[in-house]
Amino acid sequence: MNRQTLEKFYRLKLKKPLKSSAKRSLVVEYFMNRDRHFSVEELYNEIRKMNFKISYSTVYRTLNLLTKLGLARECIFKDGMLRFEPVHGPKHHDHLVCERCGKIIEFEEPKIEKLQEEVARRHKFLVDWHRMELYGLCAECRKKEKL
Amino acid sequence: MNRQTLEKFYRLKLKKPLKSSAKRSLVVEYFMNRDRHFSVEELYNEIRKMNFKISYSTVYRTLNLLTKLGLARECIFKDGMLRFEPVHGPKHHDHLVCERCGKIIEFEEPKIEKLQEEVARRHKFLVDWHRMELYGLCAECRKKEKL
DNA sequence: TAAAAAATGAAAATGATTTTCAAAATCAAA
DNA sequence: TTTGATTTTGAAAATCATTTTCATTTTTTA
Repeated sequence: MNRQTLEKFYRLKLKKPLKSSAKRSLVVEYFMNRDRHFSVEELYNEIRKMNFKISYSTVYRTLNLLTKLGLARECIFKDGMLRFEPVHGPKHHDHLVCERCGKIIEFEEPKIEKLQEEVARRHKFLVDWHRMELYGLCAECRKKEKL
Repeated sequence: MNRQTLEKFYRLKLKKPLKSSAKRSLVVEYFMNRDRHFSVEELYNEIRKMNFKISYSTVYRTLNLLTKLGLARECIFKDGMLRFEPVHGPKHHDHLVCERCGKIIEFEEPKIEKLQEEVARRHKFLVDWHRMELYGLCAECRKKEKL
């Protein structure tokens, strides 16, 4: 998604003008290159490392904007810290989180999604989003555990 | 669980002495009467409403203590705020969260748990805890929506 | 009962996120 | 284009839930 597309999209969705901005484009560009969840700090550091001057305010602001537009999604794990992930179409994935090394593995399990829908129906609940996280030890940390 | 049991348990588990304390017992007592997740503020207010003088520090400290002992469990929903729930044996439940009215409904679905175990096995992952939350509109809010 | 250790509350510290505000950048339109 | 209006920006301040500090009080132990 390029700058013009984003601006058009924004105008349509939020019915407010949006001025073109190099800084925001920078954040959007780096955001688009991500395919997994990331912390704000991670994105901020990545942009900084490339020698672009930018502030946390702008990174937060842009990510919140992308979330309002439905292009990003917040995901808060057990540590309570805000993370974002790009929304690629309707396919949803869940997470395995290693409590020792912090590694996060994504997975999909359509059979679980089916059962979730069933639970929702049972409660007459209309689900628009869900999350599922399994916390424990990853394969590597289990190996180390045994030594 | 009474005061002595808690203290014995604590000594065994954390190998440190624990002095008896009326304030802590108060928090433990009110905690034990809960059977669902609650925010720290809720518990604090409940105790205050009964005309007991207590500080947030003590409430937080006691809940953290109970968590270390495995009697309470933290659960952080999408709003990022810390909540606790009592751990009643090994049975785990998941949540339906209404994004309009904030209501939280608990449910259990053993078939989902089975599938989760399968996913974990596939990734050679050892799960010790999980959470699953479905966000959307509850039955009542859907009705209102339609009016 | 005295000395040692732990618990308490108030206030300060923390740390992630948001807001404020003055200056800079962008846009619209004359 | 220049003007004037509006938006964006970054730095610093504000926020807000949670944790820590520390002086005081309470409990325990000897």
